[in-house]
This record gives sequence, C-alpha cells and structure tokens, in this order.
Amino acid sequence: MSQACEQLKLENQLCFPLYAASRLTTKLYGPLLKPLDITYPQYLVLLVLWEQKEISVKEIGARLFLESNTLTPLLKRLEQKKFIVRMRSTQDERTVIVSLTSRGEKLKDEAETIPLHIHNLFSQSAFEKSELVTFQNNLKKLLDMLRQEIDS
Amino acid sequence: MSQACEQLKLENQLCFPLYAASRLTTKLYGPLLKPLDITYPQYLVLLVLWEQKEISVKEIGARLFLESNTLTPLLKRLEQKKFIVRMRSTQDERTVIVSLTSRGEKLKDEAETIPLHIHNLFSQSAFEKSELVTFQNNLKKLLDMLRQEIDS
DNA sequence: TAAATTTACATCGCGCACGATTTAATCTTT
DNA sequence: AAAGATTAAATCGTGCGCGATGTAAATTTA
Repeated sequence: MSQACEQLKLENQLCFPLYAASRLTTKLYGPLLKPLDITYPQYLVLLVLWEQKEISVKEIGARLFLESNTLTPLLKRLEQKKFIVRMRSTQDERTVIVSLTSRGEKLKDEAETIPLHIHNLFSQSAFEKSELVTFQNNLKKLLDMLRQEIDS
Repeated sequence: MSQACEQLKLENQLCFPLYAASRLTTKLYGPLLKPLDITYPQYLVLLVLWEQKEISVKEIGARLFLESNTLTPLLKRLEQKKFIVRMRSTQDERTVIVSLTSRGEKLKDEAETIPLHIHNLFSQSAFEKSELVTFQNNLKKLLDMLRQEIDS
C-alpha cells in the first residue's frame, strides 16, 4: 500500500484523536457542570470572567479563540441565567463589556471543586505526572503553531 | 491565592488547549476540504470508508466515537452528494449498511494529498519528529482513558 | 411462543462553531 | 470636516454534537 494511502488511515492521523479527545473531555465535564446549569463553553467564558470580572467580548474571544458569532448568543444565554450582564462601553460604543453578577461570582465557589475532580481522574489513570506536564506543554505548543498558521 | 482558585485559571487547564487545538485543527483542514465539498467530520467518515468500503452505521460510530444522532444526518448529507449509499441489511433489518459510490471511491485520490499538506505544516513548525511521536502516543493514551472513564 | 428486553437507527431540541454579511461607531486620510 | 477605511458586535445560514426519546426488528426470557 502506498505511503499516501497509509497516511489516510484513521490510526495514523494526529488530528482525529485530538478531535475525539476534545469531545470526550467535554462529555466528561457534563455531569460536573450540569448542577451549575452551564455548558462547557459557558464554563470557559466564566473561567475568563473569574480571572477578570469586567472584559470586552473581543477580549474574551482572544482568550478562547472564539468570535462574536459564537460568543454573542452564548453570552446572551449566560445573561438570561443572570450570571453576567452585558453593556455597551461609554468610551467606545462599539464595544460590549461583559461583567459578572453577584450570582456569577458566587458560582465560582461551586466550580472550585471541578478542577480537582478532573485532576483525580488523571491521577487514577495510567498517566505519569511528568508525562502529563510534557503533554500539556506539547498541547500549548501545538496551539501556538495552529494560531500562527491560521493567522497567516 | 488558593490552590483551587489557581486551578480555575485558563492557563492551568489541560482541557482548554485540547478544545482550542481541536477547533483550530478543523479550521486548518477547511481550505483543503472545501475543493472536495466535504466537512471535517464528513472527511473522517470517508477515511473509515476508504479503509473498509462497506460498514454499518454502528461500526462507523465505534471508530469515530459518534452515535446515530450525529451520524444519520451527516450520512444523509454524504448520500445527497452521491459519495455514499445507505441501505438496510437484509440479514438484520435494524442495521444500515453504508457503502462508497464510485464517486466516493474516486474522492480518495483527491484526498491523498491532504495528509501530506498537514504533515508539511508540522515539519515546518517547532515540533521535533520524536516529540510529535510522543505527543501522538499521549493523545491516544488520553483517548483510551477518556473512553474507559465515560463507559464506566 | 408470547412477553419482556435489547439493539440499531431515527428523530427532536438545543447549543455551539463558523463563514459570510450587516450595522453602527470610531479612526484615518485628505 | 467630509469621505473612506477600519473595527466591534450582531445576524444569518448550515453543520455538527449530544441528551433524551421514539420506533421497529431481533434476541432473550419466562
């Protein structure tokens, strides 16, 4: 079988396991996020807001690699659930500033056990601690590379 | 700042870079797949079919970690584009057998340059070959772990 | 063999993702 | 300051993903 053909096999692809692992990871968060009444992408937005409780849509997008076409509806849903408020900046009317409500701030306390839960799953697994660090670094490196590649 | 709080930072998460890298990777395939008139998930299904040109929906799902709620509409779209046909098994009327049309088989030739394109991007990047192998192995390991965790 | 269970796929509803376009505000240029 | 370009969000349409449920066929159990 030709080299080109061999590389068309699912097994030999880098991108498929990335795609599958990402989806299964999101699924893993499901039961942890359900009690908080948020989805995984909503959780990511909240992670950003828990670090910086007032931030523009643009900046959230820069952190999560998402744009307004995805964020606007998602943020509206978070606003409906009273976790955030959105308002136009007075300095620049184009900009929408997203900020946490007190309810949104409180949610952080409930969310604090989530990283621990996830961490426990990994420590119970066949992953060595050092291996995990390498893996995480490689993921970041890949992300950097992809970012460059897509911007160009 | 508390340990729990520190782990809520985006930077320290394993899952976010996984999520972001997966999305950006899909985006990277976009320009390569557009000429073939298929999406990335459709490409994955075709990868399976190019390995085994007759296969049930169930088996495709097992390979890609997808279920009929995702696959059925996707396969219908591939059928509309005349790349595949779907028919009920005569042995077991519950089972739907998916098979390539000649057009779907021909598409494989056009797709053969895709892995090369992707490979080139990596070889131009800061990724060492050995590093890449390690990374790929870790991804598979993660996928195995997630699979186990979700089944349980 | 009739009833209960399991299996394979389909359907439904909702929430992302994202390319493409629109709208309104701001900035730049002349 | 008016015209043109840029920017930030919003909107629109399409295609996933997936939990929950439905349907019909096959298998198991009673």
